[in-house]
Amino acid sequence: MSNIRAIRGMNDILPDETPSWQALEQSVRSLLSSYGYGEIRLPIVERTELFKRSIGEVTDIVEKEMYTFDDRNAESLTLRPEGTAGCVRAVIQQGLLGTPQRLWYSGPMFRYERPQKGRQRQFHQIGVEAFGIASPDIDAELILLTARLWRSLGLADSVELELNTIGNSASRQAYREALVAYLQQREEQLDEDSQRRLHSNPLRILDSKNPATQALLNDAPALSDYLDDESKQDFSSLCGFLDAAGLSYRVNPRLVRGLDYYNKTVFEWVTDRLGAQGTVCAGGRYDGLVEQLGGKATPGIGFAMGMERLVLLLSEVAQSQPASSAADIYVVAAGDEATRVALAAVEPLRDALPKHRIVQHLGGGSFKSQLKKADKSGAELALIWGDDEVLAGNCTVKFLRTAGDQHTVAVAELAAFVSAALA
RNA sequence: GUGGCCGUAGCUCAUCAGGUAGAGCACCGGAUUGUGACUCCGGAGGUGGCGGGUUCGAGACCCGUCGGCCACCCCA
Repeated sequence: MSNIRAIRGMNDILPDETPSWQALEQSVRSLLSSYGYGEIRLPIVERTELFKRSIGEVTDIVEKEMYTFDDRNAESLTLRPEGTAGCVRAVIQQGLLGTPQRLWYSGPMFRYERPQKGRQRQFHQIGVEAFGIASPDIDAELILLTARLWRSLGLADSVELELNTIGNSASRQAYREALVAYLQQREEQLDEDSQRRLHSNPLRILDSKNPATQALLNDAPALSDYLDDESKQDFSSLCGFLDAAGLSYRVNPRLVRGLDYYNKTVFEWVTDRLGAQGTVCAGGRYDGLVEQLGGKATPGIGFAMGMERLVLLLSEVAQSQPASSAADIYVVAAGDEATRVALAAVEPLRDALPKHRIVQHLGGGSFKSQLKKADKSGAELALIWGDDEVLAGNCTVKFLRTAGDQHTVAVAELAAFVSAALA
Protein backbone atom coordinates (compact mmCIF):
# COMPACT_ATOMS: atom_id res chain seq x y z
CA MET A 1 0.00 0.00 0.00
CA SER A 2 1.92 2.98 -1.24
CA ASN A 3 -1.00 5.40 -1.17
CA ILE A 4 -0.54 8.27 1.22
CA ARG A 5 -2.99 8.06 4.06
CA ALA A 6 -3.97 10.50 6.75
CA ILE A 7 -1.92 10.38 9.91
CA ARG A 8 -3.33 7.89 12.36
CA GLY A 9 -5.88 9.50 14.61
CA MET A 10 -6.26 12.56 12.40
CA ASN A 11 -9.54 12.24 10.60
CA ASP A 12 -11.15 13.83 7.60
CA ILE A 13 -14.58 15.24 8.31
CA LEU A 14 -16.63 14.70 5.19
CA PRO A 15 -19.45 16.75 3.65
CA ASP A 16 -22.12 14.49 5.03
CA GLU A 17 -20.86 15.10 8.55
CA THR A 18 -20.07 18.80 8.39
CA PRO A 19 -23.71 19.92 8.66
CA SER A 20 -23.97 18.55 12.20
CA TRP A 21 -20.66 20.21 13.07
CA GLN A 22 -21.88 23.50 11.69
CA ALA A 23 -25.17 23.26 13.56
CA LEU A 24 -23.35 22.51 16.81
CA GLU A 25 -20.86 25.32 16.29
CA GLN A 26 -23.64 27.73 15.49
CA SER A 27 -25.52 26.85 18.68
CA VAL A 28 -22.42 27.32 20.79
CA ARG A 29 -21.50 30.59 19.11
CA SER A 30 -24.83 32.22 19.62
CA LEU A 31 -25.08 30.96 23.17
CA LEU A 32 -21.66 32.34 24.10
CA SER A 33 -22.43 35.59 22.43
CA SER A 34 -25.67 35.85 24.38
CA TYR A 35 -23.71 35.54 27.65
CA GLY A 36 -21.31 38.24 26.51
CA TYR A 37 -18.31 36.04 25.74
CA GLY A 38 -15.97 37.24 23.00
CA GLU A 39 -14.08 35.05 20.59
CA ILE A 40 -10.29 34.95 20.70
CA ARG A 41 -8.28 33.23 17.97
CA LEU A 42 -5.06 31.65 19.05
CA PRO A 43 -2.08 29.95 17.44
CA ILE A 44 -2.03 26.19 17.19
CA VAL A 45 1.69 26.08 17.94
CA GLU A 46 3.29 27.48 21.08
CA ARG A 47 6.62 27.18 22.81
CA THR A 48 6.94 23.79 24.45
CA GLU A 49 7.86 25.54 27.67
CA LEU A 50 4.37 27.05 27.93
CA PHE A 51 2.72 23.66 28.18
CA LYS A 52 5.32 22.26 30.52
CA ARG A 53 4.88 25.12 32.92
CA SER A 54 1.10 25.17 32.86
CA ILE A 55 -0.06 21.58 32.43
CA GLY A 56 2.73 20.20 34.62
CA GLU A 57 5.97 18.37 33.90
CA VAL A 58 4.86 15.03 35.28
CA THR A 59 1.44 14.81 33.68
CA ASP A 60 0.80 12.20 31.02
CA ILE A 61 0.08 14.92 28.49
CA VAL A 62 3.49 16.50 28.84
CA GLU A 63 5.41 13.31 29.42
CA LYS A 64 4.20 11.29 26.49
CA GLU A 65 1.38 12.86 24.52
CA MET A 66 2.71 16.06 23.00
CA TYR A 67 3.65 16.62 19.38
CA THR A 68 6.92 18.42 20.00
CA PHE A 69 9.53 19.39 17.45
CA ASP A 70 12.37 21.84 16.92
CA ASP A 71 11.80 24.56 14.37
CA ARG A 72 14.55 25.77 12.04
CA ASN A 73 15.79 28.06 14.74
CA ALA A 74 16.25 25.14 17.15
CA GLU A 75 13.42 26.29 19.37
CA SER A 76 11.24 23.60 20.85
CA LEU A 77 7.65 24.05 19.72
CA THR A 78 4.56 22.00 20.44
CA LEU A 79 1.20 21.51 18.76
CA ARG A 80 -1.21 22.59 21.46
CA PRO A 81 -2.60 19.65 23.45
CA GLU A 82 -5.21 21.92 25.07
CA GLY A 83 -6.31 25.51 24.84
CA THR A 84 -6.08 27.11 28.25
CA ALA A 85 -2.31 27.56 28.28
CA GLY A 86 -2.27 29.47 25.02
CA CYS A 87 -5.22 31.58 26.05
CA VAL A 88 -3.56 32.54 29.32
CA ARG A 89 -0.35 33.37 27.48
CA ALA A 90 -2.33 35.60 25.11
CA VAL A 91 -4.23 37.55 27.75
CA ILE A 92 -0.99 38.23 29.59
CA GLN A 93 0.95 39.18 26.47
CA GLN A 94 -1.83 41.36 25.06
CA GLY A 95 -2.52 43.15 28.32
CA LEU A 96 -6.16 42.08 28.58
CA LEU A 97 -6.18 41.54 32.32
CA GLY A 98 -7.01 45.04 33.52
CA THR A 99 -10.69 44.11 33.67
CA PRO A 100 -12.47 40.78 33.83
CA GLN A 101 -12.51 38.92 30.54
CA ARG A 102 -14.97 36.39 29.19
CA LEU A 103 -13.45 34.59 26.23
CA TRP A 104 -13.91 31.57 24.02
CA TYR A 105 -11.98 29.90 21.25
CA SER A 106 -12.27 26.85 19.08
CA GLY A 107 -10.02 24.69 17.00
CA PRO A 108 -7.91 21.56 16.81
CA MET A 109 -5.88 20.12 19.67
CA PHE A 110 -3.26 17.41 19.38
CA ARG A 111 -2.37 14.54 21.66
CA TYR A 112 -0.36 11.47 20.79
CA GLU A 113 -2.62 8.74 22.15
CA ARG A 114 -4.00 5.48 20.82
CA PRO A 115 -7.17 6.37 18.96
CA GLN A 116 -10.43 4.82 20.05
CA LYS A 117 -14.08 5.74 20.09
CA GLY A 118 -14.37 9.40 21.03
CA ARG A 119 -10.63 9.91 21.07
CA GLN A 120 -8.33 10.93 18.25
CA ARG A 121 -4.92 12.50 17.93
CA GLN A 122 -6.25 15.63 16.31
CA PHE A 123 -9.50 16.56 17.95
CA HIS A 124 -11.50 19.74 18.25
CA GLN A 125 -12.53 21.71 21.26
CA ILE A 126 -14.46 24.79 22.02
CA GLY A 127 -12.95 26.32 25.14
CA VAL A 128 -14.37 29.02 27.37
CA GLU A 129 -12.30 30.99 29.87
CA ALA A 130 -13.15 33.72 32.36
CA PHE A 131 -10.43 35.83 33.96
CA GLY A 132 -10.45 38.20 36.87
CA ILE A 133 -13.45 36.94 38.84
CA ALA A 134 -12.54 35.16 42.06
CA SER A 135 -16.02 34.53 43.40
CA PRO A 136 -17.88 31.29 42.66
CA ASP A 137 -20.72 33.09 40.91
CA ILE A 138 -18.64 32.87 37.72
CA ASP A 139 -18.25 29.13 38.33
CA ALA A 140 -22.02 28.96 38.41
CA GLU A 141 -22.40 31.04 35.26
CA LEU A 142 -20.12 28.75 33.28
CA ILE A 143 -21.95 25.67 34.44
CA LEU A 144 -25.40 27.14 33.82
CA LEU A 145 -24.26 28.19 30.38
CA THR A 146 -23.28 24.65 29.52
CA ALA A 147 -26.54 23.31 30.91
CA ARG A 148 -28.41 25.71 28.66
CA LEU A 149 -26.42 24.45 25.71
CA TRP A 150 -27.38 20.83 26.41
CA ARG A 151 -31.01 21.86 26.59
CA SER A 152 -30.86 23.68 23.28
CA LEU A 153 -29.15 20.69 21.67
CA GLY A 154 -31.62 18.20 23.07
CA LEU A 155 -28.91 16.54 25.16
CA ALA A 156 -30.15 17.46 28.62
CA ASP A 157 -31.31 13.91 29.34
CA SER A 158 -28.10 12.37 28.05
CA VAL A 159 -25.53 14.13 30.21
CA GLU A 160 -24.89 14.44 33.93
CA LEU A 161 -22.94 17.01 35.85
CA GLU A 162 -20.25 15.86 38.27
CA LEU A 163 -18.83 18.41 40.62
CA ASN A 164 -16.03 18.59 43.14
CA THR A 165 -13.59 20.92 44.77
CA ILE A 166 -9.95 19.97 45.03
CA GLY A 167 -8.91 22.85 47.29
CA ASN A 168 -5.93 25.13 47.09
CA SER A 169 -2.46 23.81 46.45
CA ALA A 170 -1.50 23.72 50.13
CA SER A 171 -4.49 21.64 51.14
CA ARG A 172 -4.04 19.40 48.15
CA GLN A 173 -0.40 18.90 49.09
CA ALA A 174 -1.35 17.94 52.64
CA TYR A 175 -3.95 15.54 51.35
CA ARG A 176 -1.58 14.01 48.85
CA GLU A 177 0.84 13.14 51.64
CA ALA A 178 -1.90 11.56 53.71
CA LEU A 179 -3.19 9.56 50.77
CA VAL A 180 0.24 8.33 49.82
CA ALA A 181 0.95 7.32 53.40
CA TYR A 182 -2.28 5.34 53.51
CA LEU A 183 -1.78 3.66 50.16
CA GLN A 184 1.89 2.86 50.63
CA GLN A 185 0.93 0.54 53.46
CA ARG A 186 -1.33 -1.31 51.03
CA GLU A 187 0.77 -0.95 47.93
CA GLU A 188 0.65 -4.65 47.07
CA GLN A 189 -3.16 -4.48 46.92
CA LEU A 190 -3.11 -1.75 44.31
CA ASP A 191 -3.39 -2.50 40.63
CA GLU A 192 -0.27 -2.00 38.56
CA ASP A 193 -1.24 1.38 37.13
CA SER A 194 -2.13 2.75 40.53
CA GLN A 195 1.21 1.58 41.95
CA ARG A 196 2.91 3.62 39.30
CA ARG A 197 0.70 6.63 39.96
CA LEU A 198 1.44 6.37 43.67
CA HIS A 199 4.80 7.91 42.87
CA SER A 200 3.89 10.17 39.98
CA ASN A 201 0.36 11.49 40.42
CA PRO A 202 -1.30 9.89 43.45
CA LEU A 203 -4.51 11.91 43.27
CA ARG A 204 -5.30 10.23 39.97
CA ILE A 205 -5.65 6.95 41.83
CA LEU A 206 -8.95 8.30 43.15
CA ASP A 207 -10.72 7.83 39.85
CA SER A 208 -9.16 4.50 39.01
CA LYS A 209 -11.57 2.16 37.24
CA ASN A 210 -10.15 -0.85 39.08
CA PRO A 211 -12.82 -2.18 41.49
CA ALA A 212 -10.32 -3.52 44.01
CA THR A 213 -8.56 -0.19 44.09
CA GLN A 214 -11.85 1.61 44.49
CA ALA A 215 -12.71 -0.66 47.42
CA LEU A 216 -9.38 0.11 49.01
CA LEU A 217 -10.13 3.81 48.72
CA ASN A 218 -13.31 3.53 50.78
CA ASP A 219 -11.31 3.71 53.99
CA ALA A 220 -8.69 6.10 52.67
CA PRO A 221 -8.38 9.64 53.94
CA ALA A 222 -10.91 11.93 52.28
CA LEU A 223 -9.92 15.02 50.35
CA SER A 224 -12.82 16.89 51.93
CA ASP A 225 -11.18 16.57 55.37
CA TYR A 226 -8.11 18.43 54.15
CA LEU A 227 -9.77 21.33 52.34
CA ASP A 228 -9.00 24.93 53.22
CA ASP A 229 -11.90 27.02 54.50
CA GLU A 230 -12.13 29.26 51.45
CA SER A 231 -12.43 26.33 49.07
CA LYS A 232 -15.10 24.77 51.26
CA GLN A 233 -17.06 28.01 51.46
CA ASP A 234 -16.82 28.73 47.75
CA PHE A 235 -17.88 25.23 46.93
CA SER A 236 -20.96 25.44 49.10
CA SER A 237 -21.82 28.83 47.56
CA LEU A 238 -21.49 27.32 44.14
CA CYS A 239 -23.79 24.46 45.10
CA GLY A 240 -26.22 27.04 46.44
CA PHE A 241 -26.19 28.94 43.16
CA LEU A 242 -26.86 25.79 41.21
CA ASP A 243 -29.60 24.70 43.60
CA ALA A 244 -31.27 28.09 43.27
CA ALA A 245 -31.16 27.77 39.50
CA GLY A 246 -32.71 24.33 39.74
CA LEU A 247 -29.77 22.53 38.20
CA SER A 248 -29.11 19.01 39.43
CA TYR A 249 -25.62 17.65 39.86
CA ARG A 250 -23.73 14.92 41.61
CA VAL A 251 -20.92 15.78 43.99
CA ASN A 252 -18.17 13.30 43.24
CA PRO A 253 -15.48 13.53 45.91
CA ARG A 254 -13.19 11.40 43.78
CA LEU A 255 -13.33 13.64 40.75
CA VAL A 256 -9.84 15.01 40.12
CA ARG A 257 -8.38 16.42 36.96
CA GLY A 258 -5.30 15.49 35.05
CA LEU A 259 -3.78 18.91 34.61
CA ASP A 260 -1.74 20.48 37.39
CA TYR A 261 -3.13 23.97 37.09
CA TYR A 262 -6.58 23.18 38.43
CA ASN A 263 -7.64 24.13 41.93
CA LYS A 264 -10.90 24.54 43.82
CA THR A 265 -13.90 23.91 41.56
CA VAL A 266 -13.65 21.11 39.03
CA PHE A 267 -16.53 19.72 37.01
CA GLU A 268 -17.29 17.28 34.27
CA TRP A 269 -20.30 16.63 32.09
CA VAL A 270 -20.43 12.91 31.40
CA THR A 271 -22.58 10.56 29.37
CA ASP A 272 -22.92 6.81 29.38
CA ARG A 273 -23.72 6.67 25.69
CA LEU A 274 -20.26 7.04 24.16
CA GLY A 275 -18.41 4.01 25.44
CA ALA A 276 -15.29 4.55 27.49
CA GLN A 277 -14.74 8.20 26.64
CA GLY A 278 -17.77 9.59 28.38
CA THR A 279 -16.56 13.08 29.26
CA VAL A 280 -18.10 15.53 26.89
CA CYS A 281 -17.18 18.78 28.59
CA ALA A 282 -14.91 19.45 31.55
CA GLY A 283 -13.07 22.19 33.31
CA GLY A 284 -12.34 23.96 36.52
CA ARG A 285 -10.72 26.85 38.27
CA TYR A 286 -7.05 27.71 37.84
CA ASP A 287 -6.42 30.65 40.14
CA GLY A 288 -2.63 30.43 40.22
CA LEU A 289 -1.97 29.92 36.55
CA VAL A 290 -1.77 33.49 35.29
CA GLU A 291 0.76 34.38 37.93
CA GLN A 292 2.68 31.19 37.34
CA LEU A 293 3.04 32.14 33.68
CA GLY A 294 4.34 35.60 34.53
CA GLY A 295 1.19 37.70 34.65
CA LYS A 296 -0.13 39.57 37.63
CA ALA A 297 -2.09 37.34 39.98
CA THR A 298 -5.50 36.89 38.36
CA PRO A 299 -8.09 34.23 39.08
CA GLY A 300 -9.30 32.18 36.17
CA ILE A 301 -11.75 29.43 35.38
CA GLY A 302 -12.66 27.65 32.21
CA PHE A 303 -13.77 24.51 30.50
CA ALA A 304 -13.53 22.81 27.16
CA MET A 305 -15.95 20.65 25.27
CA GLY A 306 -14.94 17.93 22.85
CA MET A 307 -16.60 18.52 19.52
CA GLU A 308 -16.15 15.01 18.15
CA ARG A 309 -17.76 13.59 21.27
CA LEU A 310 -20.65 16.01 21.09
CA VAL A 311 -21.24 15.29 17.41
CA LEU A 312 -21.17 11.58 18.21
CA LEU A 313 -23.56 12.02 21.10
CA LEU A 314 -25.92 14.10 19.00
CA SER A 315 -26.03 11.37 16.39
CA GLU A 316 -26.69 8.76 19.09
CA VAL A 317 -29.51 10.78 20.52
CA ALA A 318 -31.06 12.08 17.32
CA GLN A 319 -33.96 10.26 15.78
CA SER A 320 -33.11 9.34 12.22
CA GLN A 321 -32.73 12.62 10.42
CA PRO A 322 -34.45 13.12 7.08
CA ALA A 323 -32.09 12.65 4.18
CA SER A 324 -30.72 16.06 3.35
CA SER A 325 -30.88 17.29 -0.20
CA ALA A 326 -27.92 18.77 -2.04
CA ALA A 327 -29.84 21.21 -4.20
CA ASP A 328 -33.13 23.05 -4.57
CA ILE A 329 -32.85 23.57 -8.30
CA TYR A 330 -30.92 21.39 -10.73
CA VAL A 331 -30.03 22.77 -14.13
CA VAL A 332 -29.95 20.38 -17.06
CA ALA A 333 -28.46 21.38 -20.41
CA ALA A 334 -27.74 19.07 -23.31
CA GLY A 335 -25.08 20.20 -25.75
CA ASP A 336 -22.52 23.01 -25.85
CA GLU A 337 -24.92 25.67 -27.06
CA ALA A 338 -27.51 24.82 -24.43
CA THR A 339 -24.84 24.76 -21.72
CA ARG A 340 -23.73 28.25 -22.72
CA VAL A 341 -27.29 29.60 -22.73
CA ALA A 342 -28.12 27.92 -19.43
CA LEU A 343 -24.98 29.13 -17.68
CA ALA A 344 -25.85 32.69 -18.66
CA ALA A 345 -29.54 32.38 -17.84
CA VAL A 346 -28.90 30.97 -14.38
CA GLU A 347 -26.83 33.95 -13.23
CA PRO A 348 -29.81 36.34 -12.94
CA LEU A 349 -31.66 33.50 -11.26
CA ARG A 350 -28.95 33.35 -8.60
CA ASP A 351 -29.40 37.10 -8.08
CA ALA A 352 -33.12 36.64 -7.64
CA LEU A 353 -32.90 33.56 -5.40
CA PRO A 354 -29.76 33.96 -3.31
CA LYS A 355 -31.01 31.61 -0.60
CA HIS A 356 -31.66 28.68 -2.89
CA ARG A 357 -29.10 26.15 -3.92
CA ILE A 358 -28.89 26.08 -7.68
CA VAL A 359 -26.69 23.32 -9.04
CA GLN A 360 -25.93 23.22 -12.72
CA HIS A 361 -25.09 19.92 -14.29
CA LEU A 362 -21.64 20.10 -15.82
CA GLY A 363 -19.61 17.64 -17.75
CA GLY A 364 -22.21 16.76 -20.36
CA GLY A 365 -24.31 13.65 -20.68
CA SER A 366 -27.69 12.71 -22.05
CA PHE A 367 -30.96 14.21 -20.85
CA LYS A 368 -31.66 10.92 -19.20
CA SER A 369 -28.47 10.82 -17.19
CA GLN A 370 -28.72 14.49 -16.28
CA LEU A 371 -32.29 14.08 -15.07
CA LYS A 372 -31.15 11.11 -13.04
CA LYS A 373 -28.64 13.36 -11.31
CA ALA A 374 -31.35 15.96 -10.83
CA ASP A 375 -33.50 13.42 -9.06
CA LYS A 376 -30.64 12.19 -6.89
CA SER A 377 -29.79 15.71 -5.86
CA GLY A 378 -33.12 15.97 -4.12
CA ALA A 379 -33.94 19.15 -6.00
CA GLU A 380 -37.51 20.36 -6.18
CA LEU A 381 -37.14 21.66 -9.72
CA ALA A 382 -35.17 20.81 -12.81
CA LEU A 383 -34.55 23.58 -15.33
CA ILE A 384 -34.03 22.04 -18.72
CA TRP A 385 -32.35 23.50 -21.80
CA GLY A 386 -32.05 21.65 -25.08
CA ASP A 387 -31.98 22.72 -28.71
CA ASP A 388 -35.71 23.51 -28.73
CA GLU A 389 -35.52 25.77 -25.69
CA VAL A 390 -32.45 27.55 -26.99
CA LEU A 391 -34.16 28.29 -30.31
CA ALA A 392 -37.33 29.53 -28.68
CA GLY A 393 -35.70 31.42 -25.83
CA ASN A 394 -37.49 29.22 -23.32
CA CYS A 395 -36.69 26.95 -20.44
CA THR A 396 -38.52 23.80 -19.45
CA VAL A 397 -39.29 23.79 -15.74
CA LYS A 398 -39.96 20.32 -14.42
CA PHE A 399 -41.34 19.62 -10.96
CA LEU A 400 -39.47 16.60 -9.71
CA ARG A 401 -41.47 15.92 -6.59
CA THR A 402 -44.90 15.95 -8.13
CA ALA A 403 -45.92 13.61 -10.90
CA GLY A 404 -45.11 14.64 -14.44
CA ASP A 405 -45.71 18.34 -14.02
CA GLN A 406 -43.70 20.50 -16.40
CA HIS A 407 -43.98 23.96 -17.92
CA THR A 408 -42.42 25.95 -20.70
CA VAL A 409 -41.32 29.34 -19.43
CA ALA A 410 -39.74 32.24 -21.26
CA VAL A 411 -36.23 32.89 -19.94
CA ALA A 412 -37.19 36.48 -19.18
CA GLU A 413 -39.88 35.24 -16.79
CA LEU A 414 -37.88 32.41 -15.29
CA ALA A 415 -36.94 34.13 -12.04
CA ALA A 416 -40.51 35.14 -11.32
CA PHE A 417 -41.85 31.72 -12.19
CA VAL A 418 -39.30 29.84 -10.12
CA SER A 419 -39.59 32.00 -7.05
CA ALA A 420 -43.36 31.59 -7.14
CA ALA A 421 -42.95 27.85 -7.57
CA LEU A 422 -40.64 27.52 -4.60
CA ALA A 423 -42.49 29.90 -2.31
C1' G B 1 2.99 1.76 25.57
C1' U B 2 -0.42 -3.00 26.54
C1' G B 3 -4.51 -6.29 25.11
C1' G B 4 -8.78 -8.27 22.10
C1' C B 5 -11.21 -8.39 17.38
C1' C B 6 -10.72 -7.32 12.24
C1' G B 7 -8.50 -6.17 7.02
C1' U B 8 -12.12 -9.71 -0.04
C1' A B 9 -15.30 -4.48 -5.64
C1' G B 10 -16.56 2.78 -4.12
C1' C B 11 -19.81 0.95 0.42
C1' U B 12 -21.95 -3.33 3.44
C1' C B 13 -20.70 -8.26 3.42
C1' A B 14 -20.63 -13.55 1.56
C1' U B 15 -18.12 -17.86 -0.35
C1' C B 16 -14.39 -22.10 0.99
C1' A B 17 -11.53 -30.01 3.25
C1' G B 18 -6.98 -24.97 1.00
C1' G B 19 -8.32 -25.99 -6.18
C1' U B 20 -6.44 -18.28 -8.25
C1' A B 21 -13.77 -14.86 -6.14
C1' G B 22 -19.69 -13.56 -5.58
C1' A B 23 -24.21 -10.75 -3.85
C1' G B 24 -26.79 -6.28 -2.40
C1' C B 25 -26.32 -1.06 -2.69
C1' A B 26 -23.78 2.64 -5.59
C1' C B 27 -21.88 3.58 -10.68
C1' C B 28 -22.34 3.32 -16.38
C1' G B 29 -25.40 1.94 -20.68
C1' G B 30 -30.01 0.13 -22.90
C1' A B 31 -35.56 -0.83 -22.91
C1' U B 32 -37.99 5.34 -24.00
C1' U B 33 -33.50 8.53 -31.45
C1' G B 34 -35.02 15.26 -25.47
C1' U B 35 -36.84 13.67 -19.64
C1' G B 36 -35.63 11.30 -13.26
C1' A B 37 -38.03 8.11 -9.37
C1' C B 38 -40.52 2.04 -10.08
C1' U B 39 -39.44 -2.24 -13.24
C1' C B 40 -36.56 -5.22 -16.67
C1' C B 41 -31.91 -6.22 -19.40
C1' G B 42 -26.78 -5.58 -19.86
C1' G B 43 -21.84 -3.55 -18.36
C1' A B 44 -17.64 -1.87 -15.83
C1' G B 45 -15.13 -2.45 -11.33
C1' G B 46 -10.81 -6.86 -7.15
C1' U B 47 -2.44 -8.45 -8.05
C1' G B 48 -8.56 -10.75 -1.55
C1' G B 49 -3.74 -4.59 3.06
C1' C B 50 1.60 -5.74 2.21
C1' G B 51 5.90 -9.33 2.71
C1' G B 52 7.51 -14.10 3.69
C1' G B 53 6.46 -19.47 4.81
C1' U B 54 3.76 -24.44 4.50
C1' U B 55 1.53 -26.87 0.00
C1' C B 56 1.29 -29.73 -6.44
C1' G B 57 -1.99 -25.49 -5.33
C1' A B 58 -3.54 -20.27 -0.30
C1' G B 59 -8.04 -14.86 -0.02
C1' A B 60 -8.53 -19.09 3.09
C1' C B 61 -3.33 -22.35 7.31
C1' C B 62 1.47 -20.21 9.86
C1' C B 63 4.90 -15.97 10.83
C1' G B 64 5.98 -10.94 10.26
C1' U B 65 4.48 -6.11 9.06
C1' C B 66 1.16 -2.06 8.11
C1' G B 67 -3.71 -0.25 8.85
C1' G B 68 -8.68 -0.10 11.26
C1' C B 69 -12.01 -0.71 15.42
C1' C B 70 -12.76 -1.40 20.65
C1' A B 71 -10.75 -1.52 25.50
C1' C B 72 -6.67 -0.46 29.18
C1' C B 73 -4.00 3.91 30.13
C1' C B 74 -5.21 9.05 29.62
C1' C B 75 -8.62 12.72 28.69
C1' A B 76 -12.40 16.78 25.64
